[in-house]
Amino acid sequence: MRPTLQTVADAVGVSRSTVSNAYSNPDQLSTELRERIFEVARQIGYPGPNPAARTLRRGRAGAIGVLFTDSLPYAFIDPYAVQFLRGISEAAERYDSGLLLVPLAGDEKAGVHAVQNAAVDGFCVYCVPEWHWATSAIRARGLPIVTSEQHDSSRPDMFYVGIDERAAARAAAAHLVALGHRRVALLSDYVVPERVNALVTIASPEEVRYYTAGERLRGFRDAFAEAGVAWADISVLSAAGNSREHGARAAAYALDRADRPTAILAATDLLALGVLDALAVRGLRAGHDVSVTGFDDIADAASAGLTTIRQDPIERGRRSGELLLDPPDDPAQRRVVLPTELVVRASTGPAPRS
Amino acid sequence: MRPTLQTVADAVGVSRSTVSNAYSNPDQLSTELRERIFEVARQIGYPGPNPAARTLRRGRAGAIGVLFTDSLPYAFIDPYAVQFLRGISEAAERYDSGLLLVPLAGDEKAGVHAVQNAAVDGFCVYCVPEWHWATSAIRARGLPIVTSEQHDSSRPDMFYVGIDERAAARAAAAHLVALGHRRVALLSDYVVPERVNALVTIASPEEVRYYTAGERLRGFRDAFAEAGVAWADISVLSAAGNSREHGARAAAYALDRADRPTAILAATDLLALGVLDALAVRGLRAGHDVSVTGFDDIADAASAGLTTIRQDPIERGRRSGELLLDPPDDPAQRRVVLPTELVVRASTGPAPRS
DNA sequence: TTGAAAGCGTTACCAG
DNA sequence: CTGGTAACGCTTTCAA
Repeated sequence: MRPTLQTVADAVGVSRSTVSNAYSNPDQLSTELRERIFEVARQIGYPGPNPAARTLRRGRAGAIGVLFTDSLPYAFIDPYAVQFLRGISEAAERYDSGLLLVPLAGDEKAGVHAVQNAAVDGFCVYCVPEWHWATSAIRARGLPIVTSEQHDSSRPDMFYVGIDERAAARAAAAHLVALGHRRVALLSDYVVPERVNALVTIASPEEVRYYTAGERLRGFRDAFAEAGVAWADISVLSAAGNSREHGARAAAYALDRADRPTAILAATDLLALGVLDALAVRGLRAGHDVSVTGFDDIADAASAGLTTIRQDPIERGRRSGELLLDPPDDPAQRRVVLPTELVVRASTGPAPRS
Repeated sequence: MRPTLQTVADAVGVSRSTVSNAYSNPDQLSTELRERIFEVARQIGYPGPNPAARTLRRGRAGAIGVLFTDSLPYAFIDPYAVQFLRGISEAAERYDSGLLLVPLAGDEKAGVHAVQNAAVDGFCVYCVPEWHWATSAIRARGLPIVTSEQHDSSRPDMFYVGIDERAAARAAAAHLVALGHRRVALLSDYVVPERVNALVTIASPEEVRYYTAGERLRGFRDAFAEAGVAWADISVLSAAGNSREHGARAAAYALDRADRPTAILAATDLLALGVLDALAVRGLRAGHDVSVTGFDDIADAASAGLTTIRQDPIERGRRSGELLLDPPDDPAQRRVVLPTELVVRASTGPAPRS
């Protein structure tokens, strides 16, 4: 039989509570007794308090959950996600907390089960909109959530760490406007419900259901509208997923047309790098024949000479974790908006005169 | 008061077991009753079975633990570690299991506590030697471990997924031997107990306490010994950590000497890339003035033209996860040795005649 | 400083 | 298919 607290207590000749205190409240007993208890525990092979029992009794798990809309491995594929996790892990480590990555794979039923089964004290969600069933599943458990999406800000259990998506996107677009670009294409995933690489028609950015994609499109639109370019005259490309490959494939729908745009604004660096790949294949020069902007400023952006919007995913993760592990009393502090910055590199240049 | 199984049972007018079965053993009751139970649960706001209670009762956590000797954020800094985690996460997702990253930060006491507190069914450890206290802490809990290090193979609770470190390192060294290199330096972290960048003296690779570092040094030695180069004539560089920066700094101790080696063999790609940085700073040409080899074949190795040993971290992670989540009955299958391959690129070339 | 008692919320077993 | 009983292993009053 596996030894328990009781076994140790019996062997030492004290009560359960005393052994429990030895582990969890060292100042409640004499040092000698404590040492004696540990000594006996070692001899018997007692592994220390059972985590599940402890969590059950205490009502605290000592771990924070992390949730991705995409499959779990995506967390380690997208460089932005990796940095975000790195930030969370810094916070977790500081608060002696674990990090539980919860698989949302498969259908809704399996995902809800995964959320319900997670022994955690709260969730950091990544790219999970408020209307997503995962959000409801977490709320049903009464656990706090840190999100970077739009949400009902009156809820005391939802924290926010994000950036001004719209203003940041607008800055990228304004940069291109200043360079004289008027015939442009926007490229993003999650603009339409289907996961396809295609040229799509969207009445307005308002109809995009995903927050981040919608906001960035809105920001792009704002800047061009100000320059007199109507939304209807802007091409929108849908990417089937956030990867270089999808970016390259989706870009083809704009690059191979007669009225090729002079600039392509991508919603992420990964997609933008794909556009650069597509340009290279066609013998087109980035920043010359076609200008390209990204978003995030991941590590590869610099070496690729990509003009982009810089944000700090590590800081974002760190603040998210801190909010969850040490919630400030002041509601105003539960909303963190981080700065962004336009980084101009070689992938953008004056619009070619046609 | 928060609703529990009991609350729901009372409201529906059935027993606890029936409600429990509705969630965990759907085939134990009629579909209508099941639906009715869920309906009532939703109305009451019952969040589903409490994970801690379930784990306690079932004796299964539904998560696997991951442990790094280094700090938690390291998992997201080292590109090899990221890929390894990606592999584990693929396995976890397939088995509907979570992934708990356990912080080993700070001192031994805190680390042991973290291990004891982790609600998991087993551990994948990364760079944790068998003699490390973390190993004992896991064993004390009676949980299975997957390691990639040397270990007591008679233990039924230790699984192994790794590569033939020594043979792989030997292949890299043999390649340099064939190119005529005889005055060489080896570069690795964990060769001495201190975390320093320095030229160190090691009587033989056998005295290196860390398995991976030791094996790779042994492999290097083997190949050069065969070519008549004595261990005493080989410089050993210690890196304070596994990063480009440390690699570059440690390399300085060989590159700035009068009897500069014609080749540097690094124990990881990250260190090797640092060596390339150090060469560039000095105006030396890799593969010409000084040859460099790495180990792992991370993504950046290809673009840097680094000759290296390729191994597949994703596969390694995947197999590790599978072993833990679905242990084969046959003990022979609990030991997986994955293949490696020498990839020759531009960073190695014939030894310059001096 | 110690100990007795009362759960924490669930699931396994077994008889009906 | 249903329901009672008995754990699972611990922490937390509160009184001694």
